[in-house]
Amino acid sequence: MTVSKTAADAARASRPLRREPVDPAGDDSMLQLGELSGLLGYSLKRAQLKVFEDFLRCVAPLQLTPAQFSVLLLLDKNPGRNQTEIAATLGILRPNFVAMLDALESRDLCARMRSTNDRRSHILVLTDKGRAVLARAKKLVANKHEARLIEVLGPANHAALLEMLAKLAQEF
Amino acid sequence: MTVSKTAADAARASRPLRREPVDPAGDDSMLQLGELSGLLGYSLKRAQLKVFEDFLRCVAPLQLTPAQFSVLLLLDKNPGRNQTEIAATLGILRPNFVAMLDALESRDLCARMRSTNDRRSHILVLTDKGRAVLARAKKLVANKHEARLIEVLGPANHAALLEMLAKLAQEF
DNA sequence: GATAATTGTTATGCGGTATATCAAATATCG
DNA sequence: CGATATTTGATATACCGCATAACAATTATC
Repeated sequence: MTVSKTAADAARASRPLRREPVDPAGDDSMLQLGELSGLLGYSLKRAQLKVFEDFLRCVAPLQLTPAQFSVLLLLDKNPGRNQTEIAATLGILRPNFVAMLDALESRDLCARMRSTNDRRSHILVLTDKGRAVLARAKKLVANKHEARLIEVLGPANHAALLEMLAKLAQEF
Repeated sequence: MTVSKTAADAARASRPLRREPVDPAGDDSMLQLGELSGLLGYSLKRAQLKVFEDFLRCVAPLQLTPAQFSVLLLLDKNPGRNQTEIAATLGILRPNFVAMLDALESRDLCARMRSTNDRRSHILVLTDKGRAVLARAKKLVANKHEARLIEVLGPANHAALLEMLAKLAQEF
């Protein structure tokens, strides 16, 4: 037998030959996830759904979705911007942002003002009510939602998780 | 003045008074994300979209979505199961699983077989073609998709990320 | 054996996302 | 200047993911 090393051989050799985690196979009515539990995208999506669900619960008294909350946050931090700029920053397409703003404006949380410089664009502003709702939402999010996340993960892990997700969202 | 300590006082005191990260404020055309970058759900969703996008690109030659890939994986690991069981494990509602199976079956990747025990249920099986496609998909996912993730994050971080996401997906 | 529960299915609606298109306003360039 | 191109907000539309109600066939329960 020769000593030829194929790519597969090399890969196998370089791997620390870890034992398969054989998912705990509890109940026989519980299916085996197999390599699904190692798929980052799979866990990512499931975690995202859970986190959004908790967000909605925590901020339910104010009737704000995560997307709406992010719009209010952005308007507060970036006064004087128009629809195109806000939408683009959030990864929302302009056509889809129209109905979103309609909903917020109909609740008197923000307003569109025609720009004097460029009469095509609408300058977006938070109303007083919008600022008040945002302030209350921030407290609910911090004290109920994020607090629970930090509790479950631990502060250090929470920070590390945030950093990794930001890296993925950027340079991937 | 008394020495009463409110909950807010305690929280403020226990916090290591960290400096605000003042997002790098580069270009003046770039908007300030503000506390948005600290919102886990926000980064979670953006990262998830990027990861799914990369998955689709890597496995494009086989024309498989993440959801379809997860179904094939589950069928392979759990032979003899019916639609209800597979769908429930993946968090897919039975009505929505029907069209998904139709698509896979029309491509001859899997098949429904009437159970002899319970003639209501359909036992799901991978076809030979389904097994072949799954095998190729696994390689693409491991060598292109997950490999890139591990490269960007580093192996240790990748493992830590996976663990934290799994924890969130479970006990949250 | 009558009633209830389960399985797969269809129909349907809602929200998120994507593209094409339009009128008004502005920018560009000959 | 004036013709053309671009930008902005908006509408219409379509597709996908996700959710509920309802149904026929089959099986379970009592």
